[in-house]
Amino acid sequence: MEKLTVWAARQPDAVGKMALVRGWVRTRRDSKGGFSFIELNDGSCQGNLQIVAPATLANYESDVKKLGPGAALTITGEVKASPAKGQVTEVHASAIAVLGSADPESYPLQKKGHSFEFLRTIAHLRPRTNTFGAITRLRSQVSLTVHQFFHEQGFFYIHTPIVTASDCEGAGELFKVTTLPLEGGPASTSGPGGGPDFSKDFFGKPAFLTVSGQLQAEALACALGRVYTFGPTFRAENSNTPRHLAEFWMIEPEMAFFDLEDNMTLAEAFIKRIIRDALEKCPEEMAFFHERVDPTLRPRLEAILGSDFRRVPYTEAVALLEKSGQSWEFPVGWGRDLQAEHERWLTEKHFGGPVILFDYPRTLKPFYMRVNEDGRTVRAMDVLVPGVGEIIGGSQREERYDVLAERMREQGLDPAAYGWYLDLRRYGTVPHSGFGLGLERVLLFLSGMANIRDVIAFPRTPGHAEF
RNA sequence: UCCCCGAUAGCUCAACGGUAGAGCAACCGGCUGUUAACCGGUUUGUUGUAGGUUCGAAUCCUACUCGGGGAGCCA
Repeated sequence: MEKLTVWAARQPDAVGKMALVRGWVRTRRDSKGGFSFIELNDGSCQGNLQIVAPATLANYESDVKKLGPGAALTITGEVKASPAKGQVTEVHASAIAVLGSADPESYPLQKKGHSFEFLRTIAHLRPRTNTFGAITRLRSQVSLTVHQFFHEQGFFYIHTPIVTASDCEGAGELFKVTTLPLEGGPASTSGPGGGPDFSKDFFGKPAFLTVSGQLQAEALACALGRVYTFGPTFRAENSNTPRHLAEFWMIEPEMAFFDLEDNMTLAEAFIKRIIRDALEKCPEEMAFFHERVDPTLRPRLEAILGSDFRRVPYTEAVALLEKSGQSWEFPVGWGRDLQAEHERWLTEKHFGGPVILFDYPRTLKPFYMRVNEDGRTVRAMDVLVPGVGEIIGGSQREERYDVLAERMREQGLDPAAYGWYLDLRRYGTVPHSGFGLGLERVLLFLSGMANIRDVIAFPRTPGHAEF
């Protein structure tokens, strides 16, 4: 007797084995020919295992005939080649035990499809659906690829803090972290101006959930060469869109001795590797997304694999937009930020493929991006892909102490508050670069799913921290 | 946060000023190596909440709540 996953029992070489399989019922079809068919899924793969349950089972009438979606079973039987189309193997059950029943009157998941909006209200049960099983397995594969890709390139996986006291990057609103009482306690009003007295707080100063591990990653890159973070990130921005989460997972590589061109080359190789691995390692999941979610998915991904990412300076992109003849909702002009409509036009209409825009006006970008020789632009880059828009943002970092301090002042920041960060430029400074990408954005792009709340198991968005 | 759209049976929707219906699910039965099985029958509602207009409101008006799309911010 061998314990087999559904995946293992579906393989042709499982035929002939006596097996023990466990899983949850997807559907049951009865045949008066003297048996029932049960579709069993245990999450190990996209497909179900067909169980043939003969009426001679002792509990056929009492248990098997009552099985509905969601019931958990243990089945012993022989794996045989299936005589019918639809599956290679099937298990002829000699015994079926119900581990946990699921009352069909109240179990919310049915055989038919459900809207994603409805499934979000039962996020604890939606992992049992085809779509969320596929997303979850794909998410796992992408995570594995991230680690493999960077390790093959000599990177070290580092862990930057979740709690940070540096309110520094202007990367959106931060969540406060405090042990001070919300009201009533003396420490909540005894600070300067009648506000909280943070000297009495846990960290002795205001603290927040991180919005990026970049600054700390720079410190480690300036010692270990190539590093990357991959962890949760928090934004308290009141963004209600299908592309934003309050808690998401971000991947941030940071490389010493990389200039912006090296950075672009790495970003392009990284994106392509993620696509290639998804297609090779998750073929059933990707086929499912192509068939059920987005019929343009496969050609779009394959086109990206086969293309060279166009590298276009911001200044040139603005000129293209200005003479495009399009009517824009938002104005186009040098010094203005590119809007989503502009980015989409560039990557989808004009170039028809991935585009890396770079050298943006210094006024549009944060203090840490390296100022170009022209003095007007900085070494920033955004990778745009069809269907999604911006998927990666990165830059070469400003390694010159004086320029960096000046840029801080220019943006209203006090260099004294960034002593440790400036130290990286004071002692042994080197050119370095990095970028960031959100895991959930990557999953949207890979799966063709439309809403970011459907590519993470338990999404956190404004007003929502259920489950 | 702003602009649109929506909320009716467990799910997806119809009824568009005259008193709520279909498909699916569920339940009962039939049939079949079936595979989103099929065929017949049965059950299911404070029409999101609170007000208002009206002889009469699911339907019109107001507010709120929730959901979706777009925008901003961004990853």
